[in-house]
Amino acid sequence: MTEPLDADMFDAMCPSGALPFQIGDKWTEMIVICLADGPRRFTELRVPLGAITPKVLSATLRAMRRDGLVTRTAYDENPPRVEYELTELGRSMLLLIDAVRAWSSQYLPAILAARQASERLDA
Amino acid sequence: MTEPLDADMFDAMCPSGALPFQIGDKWTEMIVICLADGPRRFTELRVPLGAITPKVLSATLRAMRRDGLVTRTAYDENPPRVEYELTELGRSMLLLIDAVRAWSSQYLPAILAARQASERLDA
DNA sequence: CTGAATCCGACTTGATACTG
DNA sequence: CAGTATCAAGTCGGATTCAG
Repeated sequence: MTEPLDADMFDAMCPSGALPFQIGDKWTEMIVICLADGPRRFTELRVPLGAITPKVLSATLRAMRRDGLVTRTAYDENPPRVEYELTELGRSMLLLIDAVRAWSSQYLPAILAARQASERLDA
Repeated sequence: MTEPLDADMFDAMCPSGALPFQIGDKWTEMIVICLADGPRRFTELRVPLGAITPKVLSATLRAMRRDGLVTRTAYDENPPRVEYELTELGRSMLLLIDAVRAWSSQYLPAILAARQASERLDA
C-alpha cells in the first residue's frame, strides 16, 4: 500500500509548466499525489519532489494543513517521526486531479505545438 | 448569444484566492469564461475583469494566443476593432473549468472554514 | 479603440546554514 | 529526523504614460 516513492515519479510530467491548470502552489498537487496511497513522512516526501528544500516543503505542508487538506501527526520517539496524511477534503482533490491529468494527456501536446509554432514566427 | 458582459459577473467568486485549483495565470480562467458565448472585443473584456490594466490584459491574451487558446482578428476600420475568440483548444477547457467550479461549490466552504479555524488558534 | 513602454513593489521560490 | 532562520533572486501583476 505505502511502498517507497519513486525518485523519478514526476520526471515524465516535466512540461507541467505549460499546463494551464495549476493545483495550489507549485508543489501542492505533487504532494497530494504522493499522499494518495497513505501517510508519508517528511523526508519520505522529499525524495520524489526533486530536492525540494525543507523550508519550502515545510511551508507548503503548513499551508495545506491550514486549509484542512492534510493532517500532521508527530510521534514522540527518537529519532523523531512525523507523518502527513490526506484528510477527506484533500482526498476529494484526487478525482479532480485525475480529470486535469486526463485533459493534459489529451490537449497538452497541442499547447506545446502551438507554443513552438509561435516561437518559429519570432525567429 | 453575445450579450454585454456583466461588470459584476465575477464578484460572487471572490474567495477564488483560496481555491487550490488555478487555471493558467490570474486572469486566464475568467477570460475563457467571458469568451464562452462568442467573440469579444478588447475593451469589452475589460468590463467584467474589474479594472484590469490594458497591459496585463494584453499580455494575458498574447500568452493565450501563443498557446493556441484564442485567436485574434483585427478589422481594418476606424475606430479600430479587434475580436478575440476561443479556439477549439480553448473551448476544451470549459468542461474542466465546470468541473473545477463544481468542486469549488462543494468543498471551498470547508477550506474557508478550516482557514478561519486555524486563524482562531493563532490568536 | 487597442494597445506598447517603462518603472516599481509585492510575492514566491530557492540556497545556505543552523537547531532540538 | 524534522524542521527553522536568514538572505538572495526571480517573477508577476499593477500604475502610469504614451502611441498608431
